Amino acid sequence: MADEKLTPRSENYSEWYNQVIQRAELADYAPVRGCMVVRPYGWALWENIQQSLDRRFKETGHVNAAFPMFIPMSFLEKEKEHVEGFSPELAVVTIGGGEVLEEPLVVRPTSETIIGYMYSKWVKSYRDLPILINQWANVVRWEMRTRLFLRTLEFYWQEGHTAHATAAEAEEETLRMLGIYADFAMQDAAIPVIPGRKSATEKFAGAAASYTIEAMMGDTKALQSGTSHFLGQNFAKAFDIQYLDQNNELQYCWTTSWGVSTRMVGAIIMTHGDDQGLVFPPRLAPIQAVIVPIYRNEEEQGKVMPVVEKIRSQLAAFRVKVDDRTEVTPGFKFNDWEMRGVPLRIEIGPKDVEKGTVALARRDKPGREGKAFISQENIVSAVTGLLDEIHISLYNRARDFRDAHMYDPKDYNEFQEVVQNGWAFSWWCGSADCETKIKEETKATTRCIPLDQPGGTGKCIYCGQPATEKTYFARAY
RNA sequence: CGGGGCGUGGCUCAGCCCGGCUAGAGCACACGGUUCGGGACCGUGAGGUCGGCGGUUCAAAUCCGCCCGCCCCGACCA
Repeated sequence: MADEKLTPRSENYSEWYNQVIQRAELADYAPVRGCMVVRPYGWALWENIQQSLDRRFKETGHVNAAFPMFIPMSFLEKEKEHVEGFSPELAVVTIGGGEVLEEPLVVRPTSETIIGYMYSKWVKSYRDLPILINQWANVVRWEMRTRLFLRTLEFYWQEGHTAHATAAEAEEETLRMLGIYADFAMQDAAIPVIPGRKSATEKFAGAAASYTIEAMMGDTKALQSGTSHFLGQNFAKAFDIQYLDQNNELQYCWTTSWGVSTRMVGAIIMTHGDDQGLVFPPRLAPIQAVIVPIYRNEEEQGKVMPVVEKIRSQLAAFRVKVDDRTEVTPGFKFNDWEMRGVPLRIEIGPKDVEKGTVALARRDKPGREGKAFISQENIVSAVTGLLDEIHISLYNRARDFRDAHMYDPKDYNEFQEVVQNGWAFSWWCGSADCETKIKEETKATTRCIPLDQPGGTGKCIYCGQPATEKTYFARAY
């Protein structure tokens, strides 16, 4: 049950974030530091995210499987960069069944190694390729500083792992999945994202190249919302994933991996939320429309409820909830469901019964502006149309916000200023040195080198050396 | 791991500096009644080893020591 006002976003963004998650019952803190309990309402959102992504994976030929959570420590050590990147944040099991284990088991931080091991057993011939497997799983990374959904010790995600005969095929797969993530973000989550390549320092430990979709949150900070990695032959060589080609010659595979996590829930909260609470994108919202019946006595209740039932059954194609609680007032329910981000509210009271109407209120527009009375006969088309409209308006609002905080600073002085409350899109020479200094001096990191380049050349925003690509810089989560 | 804050009914906190009878408030919860188209109200009630351990004292939520935990801000990260 919600109590009174949230901390406004403008006053304290992270406080707002924590409060809205707990009050809307998306998640709660677990008894273990850095761990969260995903509550039913939060999990329902995640399930819708899962379905949207899973459908796209299946459409592109992928199949699901499940690999073990425990990975022999020695597996991690087979890929040098990989183990260096992950060792600081590993959880390791050293005792099992009361006995000290001969070899410690790592709780998977990601599954490239164990899947690589299995692929080496499964792949013999070019005829076995490609392998296109995804798994929905939990993983553990022992983070210092945690935030609900954004960074927890344990999180849920999907990780796709594919093996291919050629580099070109694997690169194509990497970009195909990046495209699927971008499509999902825009079409279902109503989040505008920028697809691009990660810099060498930001890329996945063990990858040849990493790609990302980057989104701007409501406080202008960037959130990496999905990643897709071209792993080259790094893991194929470490795990001996080889096949015989048409010429009977032994070749190493080319592999990829790609993932989206429960962090996406954080992205949705921070992209669309407002001072009233959550605003869920209609295509992912666990409840797309809530019906609030309004009556003062049993007589009115007797007239209102049949209409509520009628409307509910007409809207069977949507995720609809009837809030029939008697212990709280309609006014309370309005605020409660707004806080929980439900895109549409349908009010049905005695006056509506009389006139054959319902009141329809949209979450993305506050107060009277978003409220309209429509005929009961038109309810299905009205809801269908409004949900689409809300999706579009949420997307546009987020895109406009992002564009309003996007800068192309003329020099480094201006750069330092704009990244305090926005992103900079600047030429960068590509040297890790400039990247590090910029980070030290401004806290802004390279977010991605967008696939979509303006063309031409320029001078590095930091050192002035010739640069061939423009890069997004921002403070990030 | 550094800096800051905090542990008192389910939640938010007061009380602690300056020890003293039975530990308080608001919200939430239960019951009854009046309410109900933008966060209702009245009444009654239930609920607490004051984070843990040890010490000082006639007496500790309060003073002292140690430990544990959480949140926030930084260095690392889906």
